[in-house]
Parts: sequence; C-alpha cells; structure tokens
Amino acid sequence: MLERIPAYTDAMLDETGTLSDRVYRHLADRLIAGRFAPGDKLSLRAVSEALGLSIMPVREAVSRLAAEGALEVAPKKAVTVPLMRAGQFRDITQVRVEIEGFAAALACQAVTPESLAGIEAREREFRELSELPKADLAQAVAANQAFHFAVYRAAGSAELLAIIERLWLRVGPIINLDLRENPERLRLGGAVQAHRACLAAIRENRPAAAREAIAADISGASAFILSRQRLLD
Amino acid sequence: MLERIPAYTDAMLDETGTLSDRVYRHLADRLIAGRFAPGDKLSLRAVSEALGLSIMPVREAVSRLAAEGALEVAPKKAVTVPLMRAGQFRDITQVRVEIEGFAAALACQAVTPESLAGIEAREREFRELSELPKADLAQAVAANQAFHFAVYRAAGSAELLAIIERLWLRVGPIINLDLRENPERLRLGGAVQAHRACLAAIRENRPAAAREAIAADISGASAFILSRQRLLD
DNA sequence: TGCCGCAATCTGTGATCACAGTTAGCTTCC
DNA sequence: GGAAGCTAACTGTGATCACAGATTGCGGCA
Repeated sequence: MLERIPAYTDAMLDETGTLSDRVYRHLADRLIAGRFAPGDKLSLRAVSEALGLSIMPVREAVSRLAAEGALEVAPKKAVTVPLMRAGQFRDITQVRVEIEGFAAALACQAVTPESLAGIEAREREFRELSELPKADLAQAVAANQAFHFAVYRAAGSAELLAIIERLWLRVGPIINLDLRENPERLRLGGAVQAHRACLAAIRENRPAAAREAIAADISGASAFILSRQRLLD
Repeated sequence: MLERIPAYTDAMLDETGTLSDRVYRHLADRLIAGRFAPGDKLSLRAVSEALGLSIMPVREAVSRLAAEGALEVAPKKAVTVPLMRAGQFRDITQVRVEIEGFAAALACQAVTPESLAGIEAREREFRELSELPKADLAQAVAANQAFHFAVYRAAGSAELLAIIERLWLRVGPIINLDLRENPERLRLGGAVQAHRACLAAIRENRPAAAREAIAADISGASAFILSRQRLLD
C-alpha cells in the first residue's frame, strides 16, 4: 500500500517544457515537500552548477518563486527561504482555513467516484503511516500533502487549486521544520482524525462538516507550531 | 472630489527597487487597470525598447506575471494577455465571491476609523462618477478598484490582499473590455448599490451582510459579462 | 484572381560577460 | 589572545550575443 505514494521524482528529469519551467518545478517541489528550512540560503550559481545549466533558467525560476513569496531575493544578497513571523503565520493560517475549507466544501458537491477513491486511498495511506512504530517523517509529510491535494483536486476548481498550491509553497518549509523537530506530533493523531472526518463528510455530502474537518486539521497543526515558539516575534 | 482619485502614475518613474521590479509594477498596474485586452500581444523587445531598457528586466517581469497567470508565454511565441473561457471565468468568479467576500467580512471586525473614512471616500467617489451624464470609463474602473481595495485593505490581512491582487490581475482585462463595450452598465447602478450596502454593513459591523454585498457585486458583474457571450466557449 | 510556398523578420530561450554591492575570512595590530 | 580592518571571493543585476522555432507577407504559379 505504502509504496503507492509516488516517490520523489525530480522535475529536472522530465524533459517537457523549457529549462526555466523544469527548474521552477524542481525548486517548488522541494519547497512544498519541506526540503528547505526557513532561512536557508541558495545561490543562483550554486544551483545552476548543481543542475548543470547556466545561471539564466535558475534566475527565471527563482524570480517566479520570489513573486509568489516562496523565496526572498534582496538585491546583491543571497536568495533565502523566507523566515516567517508568528503574526504572518497566524494570518496565513486564517486564510488557509477559509480557502482550503471552501475547497473541501466544494469537493462534497463535485466529487466523482474516481476522485473519491483517490481520497480514500490517500486517507488510508496516511493513517497506516502514522500507525507505524517508527514513522518516516518525510513520507508522512508527503502522504499528508497527497491527501489534502486529493481533496482539493476533487473540488474541480483550477483557480482554487493554484491558490492553494501557492499557500503550501509558503508553509511547506515551516510545516516540515516543525515535524522534523517534533516527530511525536504524528502520534497524537489529530491529523488522522481530521482526515477521517473530512473523508466521511465528503462521502455523505456534508459540505459544512468537510469544511470544519479541514479547518480543524489546519488550525490544529498551526496551534501546535505556534505553541513551540520557534517562529520570530 | 473626483480629482482625489490618484492619477495614473507610471511605476517606471519611481526609482525604487530593481529595474525588474519597476517593469513588473508597470505591467501589473496596466493589467489591473485594464489597459490591455485579452489576446493582446506584447514582445519583450518592443517593451524593452519602449521603456529604454535591455530585454533582461522585461524578461524577468514577464516571467513573474506569467507565473501568476496574468500573462501567457509559450516558447518561441509572442507573450499574450490570456484569453479566458467562460468556464474559467465562472470558476474564477466563484473563487472571488468566496475570497473577496471573506475579506469584506474580516473588514467589519478589523476596520479602523481611518480605513473606514477611506472606504467612505472611495464609495462616494465611485457613486458620484456613476451619476455623471458622461462617465469617464477609465476613471470609473479605477474608482471601482479603489473602493474594493479600500475594503480589502481594511481587512488587515496581507496574505489575503496579495491573493486578491493576483485575482484582479487576471480579471482586469476582462472587466475593462466589458465596460468599454457596454458603458451603459455603469448606469444601471448595480455596483453603486452593492458598494453602498457593503459600506453600511461595515459601519454596523455585520460581517455576513458585507460578504453578501461584495458577493452580489462580483456575481452581478460576472453574470452581465457572461450574458454578453464575448468569452470563448 | 486566388492560393500556395518560400524567405525575411520577429519570437522567446539560453549562455556569457561586466559590474557593483555584500559577505566572510584572514591578517595585522593592540 | 582578541578585535578591528582590509581584501578576496561571492552575490544578484543588467547587457549583449547566438540560436532555433514561429510568423508574416510578398512573390510566383495555376
């Protein structure tokens, strides 16, 4: 079951699109998956050399990510993964609750047998992962992401999905940093319970309940992270 | 009163930030203000020559806008202002209703005397403009935008504001195209009425009513545009 | 008169170079 | 031994060049 979770495939390997596009996807994937920590620095030249390209495609990819707030680039200084202040994190959480909750509510009406099967599979995968004695954190993060996006994709709104992806681009580094430092949180099962409630609500076409479940999931994780006081302010 | 509406100032003239940033703001302002129509083509070289720069800053600005969906760039083909299908427009409208409605509801709780005064001023300016015998359409679009963003800014969420700005970047060209072809819509007063209701709701701290007013404004304009069948599909 | 095809022009993409401001490490002096 | 200052390496920014694919319009043929 677990090996169904798609392995990390490097966007640089698939040869569709321009080099800029591939670098963009490469970096975006790593950001969402939490492979960068807030404050990490990266240099255009270092990335381009690591990828065996000139600096140009990396520049374009980075400037796109900077436009979305996923990276910060100050003139003549190294590109950094943004630090987030507690107030900012609270703000983004409130927005996520509203928007991702809305997507979950939409999913109730727009769900198809196929997308429902996908959601069920992702829910089961995440649940089984969290029941393992020694959880693989990176895999758990990926499974959690897979569940959420299965729901959001089922909502059938490309616009909403794009907005949510941008939000995850921003919170990816924070979530992962948190999970890496507090692996026991997985044990508590708040996420598993919220996922289960969300799945049930979608099955039974109860939009308000689906919205509530996603909101609880996001708020719960956010409260935990804020309680650890690892954020500035 | 009317001359309070800030004149169109070119972002290229203020000398803060990198050239890329300035080009980005220049193009973004023109897109939101509806100075481009869907399907318009622009060439990196033409823009850079018009602005007296090399192609590089324009490239970066355009690739950022493309990342946000405000422009479309296909390899080896001219950059275009995206055409929008009716289905896509419906989708984006549904998302705007939810998100901008949420911002209006937030504004009820977060509004300050200063921001309320700003909203009132913008409401009055738009109302007076729409009562003129010969309305200046460009000014009406700008005044409408000013009112909406005064409300959204009053919500006090930087995250939400950024998301809404990106949405307007997308719909700017459509709205303007519509208003240019159907100037009589301003006469009908649907927008004026919605603005008035929104302002009243914010004054009286009625979040649900504020959300409703903004939703009615957006839905009304959207329904009108869709009824004109100028969109693909 | 109408249509097909070729060629000149224009498109974005990517590489390379020059530059100025930042950073970090080493040396030197106290 | 520690701190201050200088230098060398590194940062993103911007300009210019080369290239391959797309577009457009002109000319020739039917």
